[in-house]
Amino acid sequence: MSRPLRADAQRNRARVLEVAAETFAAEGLSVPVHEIARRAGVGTGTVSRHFPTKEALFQAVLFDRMEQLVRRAGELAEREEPDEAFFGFFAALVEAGATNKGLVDALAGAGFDFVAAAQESRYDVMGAWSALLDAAQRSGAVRADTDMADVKALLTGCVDRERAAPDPRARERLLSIIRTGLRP
Amino acid sequence: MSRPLRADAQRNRARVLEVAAETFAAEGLSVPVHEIARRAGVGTGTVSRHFPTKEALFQAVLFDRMEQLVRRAGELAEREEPDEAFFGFFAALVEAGATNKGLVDALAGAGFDFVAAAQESRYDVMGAWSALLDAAQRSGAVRADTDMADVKALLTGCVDRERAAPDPRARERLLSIIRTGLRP
DNA sequence: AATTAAACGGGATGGTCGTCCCGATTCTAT
DNA sequence: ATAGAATCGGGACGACCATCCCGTTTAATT
Repeated sequence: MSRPLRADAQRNRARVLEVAAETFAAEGLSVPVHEIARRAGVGTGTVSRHFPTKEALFQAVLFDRMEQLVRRAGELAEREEPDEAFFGFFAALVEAGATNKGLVDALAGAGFDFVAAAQESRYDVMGAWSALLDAAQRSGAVRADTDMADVKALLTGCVDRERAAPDPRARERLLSIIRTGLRP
Repeated sequence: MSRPLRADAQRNRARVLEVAAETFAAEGLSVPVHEIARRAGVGTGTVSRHFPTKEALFQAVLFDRMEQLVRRAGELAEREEPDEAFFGFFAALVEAGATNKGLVDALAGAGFDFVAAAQESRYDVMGAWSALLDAAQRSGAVRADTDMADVKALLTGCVDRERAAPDPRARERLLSIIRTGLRP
């Protein structure tokens, strides 16, 4: 065990994390680390001390968001009917993807291999969603011959659509197309 | 008008173009120009003389493929029923995307702005497809309240799916989901 | 065969970015 | 208040890559 961080170090770490989250969400993984340091008002050394590599920084940001999503999936699973839970989470993921370019980049594999890192169940978004899909299929709300790969493909499309030109009505329409297509 | 290229220059140009097509298709836009030169067995100077920038090289490769696709759309339009023509072209685009990472990168906007360059009708893949969509909607095969953005989103998903793990049966299944969803 | 202009190769150049390092600074415990 | 250690800032370094340049080679023409 290491001693606690010094007060200023804690402040800086938190600030870097916050700025990194905003920046990755807005501009994706391609933003330079120097730029994040600049926006956070710290030197690049400070960033790289707290987060030895860019991947580590991104992972710290990403896992936070993924944890929230897994929690959301759990809530939906116990509060809603299987049909509502599954498609509700679908919509939540579209939302998350639309407002978080870093997440999309990671999903698209443009950068780091975040999938391997997400073994722990508390970060396993796709695992949680898979459970919702299972329940929806057992309840007869979704055709039985689909799998997560299909569903992920449809999600990818929606996210791209939403990023290109956010439009609530278009989103609803696309979701309704997908709901219809996935029904038995 | 300039005089014709010297014989060796013509050979080299053709060879570079061929190697670039293969390489971009297999590995996407991120492959270095030096690497393409190396594989073609020429110096980097030779590549950059024929194609002043990487974008120019990629565009030369890409437009070739796009022209083929537009021709294909035309054939489908006159030979098939509107329903078959539209979904047949959908399948052709999935196929093209699955075997051509460069095309996908370009569509995803990861690189150059190829859309602006594709004003000429002979390269306007989306325009040609849009005509097929129109016809399919008029014939009642596709619900009337969708547009190219929806359809493009669904395509994006299929292409990603196919690139991740090519599987003819999965492709069929996903296409059938989408067909069902798009019906009125 | 000799001439000359076109084309070639690949090293040089300039720019970007991630990571590391070190002298200067600031916090904390006494 | 002061020593000592933790932390900071931002420049240095190295890797990578697109583009340009120039001495050398080769094709076309007579």
